[in-house]
Amino acid sequence: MWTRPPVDALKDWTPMLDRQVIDSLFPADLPEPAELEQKYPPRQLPEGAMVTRLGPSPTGFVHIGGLYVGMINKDLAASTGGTYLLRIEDTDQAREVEGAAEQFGRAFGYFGLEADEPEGEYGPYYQSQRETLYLTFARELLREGKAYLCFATPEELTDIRARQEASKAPTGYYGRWAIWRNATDEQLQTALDEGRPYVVRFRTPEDGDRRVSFDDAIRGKLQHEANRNDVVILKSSAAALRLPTYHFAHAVDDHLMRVTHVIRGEEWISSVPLHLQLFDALGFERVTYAHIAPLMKTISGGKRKLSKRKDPEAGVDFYIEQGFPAPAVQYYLRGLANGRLAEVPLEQALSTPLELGEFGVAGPLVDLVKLEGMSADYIASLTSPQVYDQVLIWAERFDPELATVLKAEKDLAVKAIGVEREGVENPRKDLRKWSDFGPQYGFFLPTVFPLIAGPTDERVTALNVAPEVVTAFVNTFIEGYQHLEDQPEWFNQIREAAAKNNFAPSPKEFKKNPDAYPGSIREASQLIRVALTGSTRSPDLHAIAVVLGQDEVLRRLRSLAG
RNA sequence: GCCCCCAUCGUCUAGUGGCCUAGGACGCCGCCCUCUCAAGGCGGUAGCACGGGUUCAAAUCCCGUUGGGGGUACCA
Repeated sequence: MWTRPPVDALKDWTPMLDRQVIDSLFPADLPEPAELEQKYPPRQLPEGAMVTRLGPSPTGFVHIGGLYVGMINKDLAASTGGTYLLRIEDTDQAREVEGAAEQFGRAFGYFGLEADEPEGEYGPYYQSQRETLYLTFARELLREGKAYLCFATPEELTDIRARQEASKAPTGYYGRWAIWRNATDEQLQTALDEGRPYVVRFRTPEDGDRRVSFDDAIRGKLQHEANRNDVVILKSSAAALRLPTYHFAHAVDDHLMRVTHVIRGEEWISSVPLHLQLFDALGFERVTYAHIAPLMKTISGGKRKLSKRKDPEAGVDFYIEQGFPAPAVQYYLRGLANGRLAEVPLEQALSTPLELGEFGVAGPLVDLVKLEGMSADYIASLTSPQVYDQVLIWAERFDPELATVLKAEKDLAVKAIGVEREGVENPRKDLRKWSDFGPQYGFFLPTVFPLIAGPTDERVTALNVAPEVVTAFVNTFIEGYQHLEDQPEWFNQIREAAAKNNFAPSPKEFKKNPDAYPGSIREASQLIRVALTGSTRSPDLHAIAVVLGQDEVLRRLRSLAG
């Protein structure tokens, strides 16, 4: 039975409830901390192994920054022989969104960020299922007087804040503003008897330093004002589930899961002093912190953090929908984390372990142009069948019509993708993402290609060649057409047909004397190009003709002739 | 308001007091090649945010200013 301390110890006296009263606030079968320490023992891991984690919130939106931090965590764990965990931080029931779990699965799966121990012994991995754990340690802190019950209402809290702002005092629940910190047993018991809802607050040590310094694995020594706030560690007793705040969950979870390195966004730096106090109060061994610079976006006149609401590229779904290959995105992100890797070939960049000490400390800009370039390089390194497979996978989800055609015309599609890709030294880089396939290669597929509707089709008239000349030229070409194997010989047919129809032999010649010709070999070639592809921009004409086959080539040419 | 983080070409960066007249990559611009585009080859543009110190010497160290980012919640 607890008794009041003698008078001379009063200045050290911490008001707290009788242990029995405290325990009655919690389930009777709650384990003791020691039992949990045993249940979740230190991991047996090689020297230097890092146990890391990502703690996403199920808000129905996976931020690219989350992917970035997750990738870093996973890489560090993997390269040191440690373990990477995924812990769903669902302690905010208000923000939770239906279907968020599948969203995670898709997003993290696409980029290979699955947890190393999805069903491991250190679970559960959803914070909403870890209530017992938080309660155990909250009760312990309460018993030791390191935490206390706070019955302040939201209105009182708002009022306190308003008064602090008015008097220019720092906002927060501390000192004379911490109205329940030194409440007497009687006050506490009365509130309890009245059934008023309460939260559990951390009793911030009074004897602590005014400033604290700590080591950050990326930034080195950091200094910060010590935390003075009696922050909430357990949310309202009125809720069905007694959930912890992020701070308390961080301490309890990362300790019990035996996480060694907490690698998270820079926005957490300000909370480290609190986290250190919490770890110390709980008697936990401190973890190593590393704070990652946030991903930014350029705006006119500066840069800002990527915003979920304003920037489509802030969400991971954007990259999946556009069809950016995962390795390309990983390559890009790794280059951002560690500039050295941005200048090294993809394969090497993906296999070189990240080093915390080499991380940049300034927030990098997400540069879509650069990503697209890297992605094009990556796709150019694949074989045609590989590209086909990936495009098909993408299309099945985002363009079912295209997927159907691709499946029906597999051989044609693979050959089309192979144009200027297979058997050449520098493969085309016209595919930056899977969604580029339709616009770039769709014309190869007869069922998709809209034929040119005669010489007055607007795709033709843009070339400024008189319709009757177009028809005459194309007919000449058709008449003598031979489906030749040899590229120069095949192309000569265009030259000859052009010459017969009085086209200038070179653009230069045409420019010198524009009234003497209907166009030059350039315009003539473009007519054939438009007939075959519908566009003035395409891969090599002969290569296209070979893939299309003689019949299809002639069909398209005839359609242009009108 | 208070506290914290950050600052080299447009972007990612190299740079740890003299090797810096600041290097590379991407982008951009130009030229070449050429039947278009893509690719490729060659060349070019462009930066130490500002102001004070310290020092024989500063992009590099210190202070300040400015700018950007973050925190200051029963959000994470």
